[in-house]
Amino acid sequence: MPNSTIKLQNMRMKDLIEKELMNWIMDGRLDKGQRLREDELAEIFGVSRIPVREALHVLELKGLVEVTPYIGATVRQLSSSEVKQVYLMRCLLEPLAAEHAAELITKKELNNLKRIQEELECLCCVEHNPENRRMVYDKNRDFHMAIYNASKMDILVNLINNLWDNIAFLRIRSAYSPDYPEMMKREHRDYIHLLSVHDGKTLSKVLRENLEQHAKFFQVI
Amino acid sequence: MPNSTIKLQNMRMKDLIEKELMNWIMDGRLDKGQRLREDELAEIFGVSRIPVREALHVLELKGLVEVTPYIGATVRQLSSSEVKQVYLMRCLLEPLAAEHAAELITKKELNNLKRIQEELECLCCVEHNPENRRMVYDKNRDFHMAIYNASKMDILVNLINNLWDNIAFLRIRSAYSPDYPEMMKREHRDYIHLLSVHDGKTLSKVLRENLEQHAKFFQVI
DNA sequence: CCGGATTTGTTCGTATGTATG
DNA sequence: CCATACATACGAACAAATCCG
Repeated sequence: MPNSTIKLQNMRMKDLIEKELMNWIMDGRLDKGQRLREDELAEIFGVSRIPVREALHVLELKGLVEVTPYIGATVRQLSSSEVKQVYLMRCLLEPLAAEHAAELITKKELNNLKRIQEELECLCCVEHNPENRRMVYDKNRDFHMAIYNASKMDILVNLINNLWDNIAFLRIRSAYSPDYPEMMKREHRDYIHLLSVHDGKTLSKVLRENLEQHAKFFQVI
Repeated sequence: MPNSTIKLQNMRMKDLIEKELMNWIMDGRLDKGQRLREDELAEIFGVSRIPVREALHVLELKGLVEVTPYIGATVRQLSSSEVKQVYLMRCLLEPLAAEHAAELITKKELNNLKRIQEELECLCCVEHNPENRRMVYDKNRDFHMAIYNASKMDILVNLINNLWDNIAFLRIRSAYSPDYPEMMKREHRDYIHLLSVHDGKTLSKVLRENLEQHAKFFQVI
């Protein structure tokens, strides 16, 4: 009898359900305002209501679900004003993490970053279709988080992750411009270069400028 | 039969327990590393484990409690490196909120702010003792949040609130320098003036400088 | 390496609050 | 305004995982 391929140690139903619901929200299977009933989800996942309930409450605190006591839970997606706020925060926080990362990044972390970038470029070579769009999103996110994690500022990185979660639905669904992959590739190679020469000041400046550009793009949608 | 003095509408046990535990952590009744067992707390509060459990999970996401699956929950207090991170984030985020607040603040909100400041100065008149230290903290926090709320940037304000929660234990317990009340009074009057003339740029600059000062103070402790 | 004690994770049943007729 | 329907909030018991001897 073979063992399970996936190590479920310390993985509670609650966590699995949370991740699954997040996927559903991100890829559009659940739309804004969609009602999330505990019973219904419990039946779908084949568990009782409690782990569903806990997952919903976690997602509420993360800003992806709105829970009203005794009424119920609905999918929450940020309004355009709220998305703007998230971008303003990202423009301040991500350059901060990147600046520290440039000081502290190790050879090993830099190599890991280069490996992620190679994988990302592979994904971008093939045509952009809905199937690999999610993979590009995930890999791009890995790339950015690999930079921020090098700052060793765990609290800050955790917060940045939350901000990304909040706008994930937007970034995965919105149409990429045709030159998006090329632009991303150029930006990322800049980041890698600036990190390798430990130029935190320039990195933080470039990153902020790029983020401001991206923010503008999402504002017109 | 008289009605309850406190309106408990939409106030779940979970929320009450969460607030109470936060108070315990803030005023030092619970120390770092203190074990928080669900059934023990359930007995203390006279409820079942479920609301206690949910409160603990909320506090985990807010950064005040550490929960390890199948092991348990302990009180978490930020290390000095983590406190530093929080101050770096506050130095970026609070000036941002304040700048927008200066543009958008209404006469009514400004009057409310002045009223809070009067109450705060009253509290500061009497000698600083442990009993009113907490009240001074709360009122000062009300003052700052009244400013940030005027920005109407709810996501940002919520995040700032979380940051304050994370370092509350430090600010309430640490010794005030004798001239702290006078310094705070001066700073606050500056803020009120700059808000009333809608000078967001200067406000954000002054606020950041003050925050950097405060950060230095807590770093030596 | 294994078994008991302990604590959390989950299930199911009941109570309570909300909204609609 | 009250009754009913519905979904969540809570309580008690069982199952699973961890730790220690």
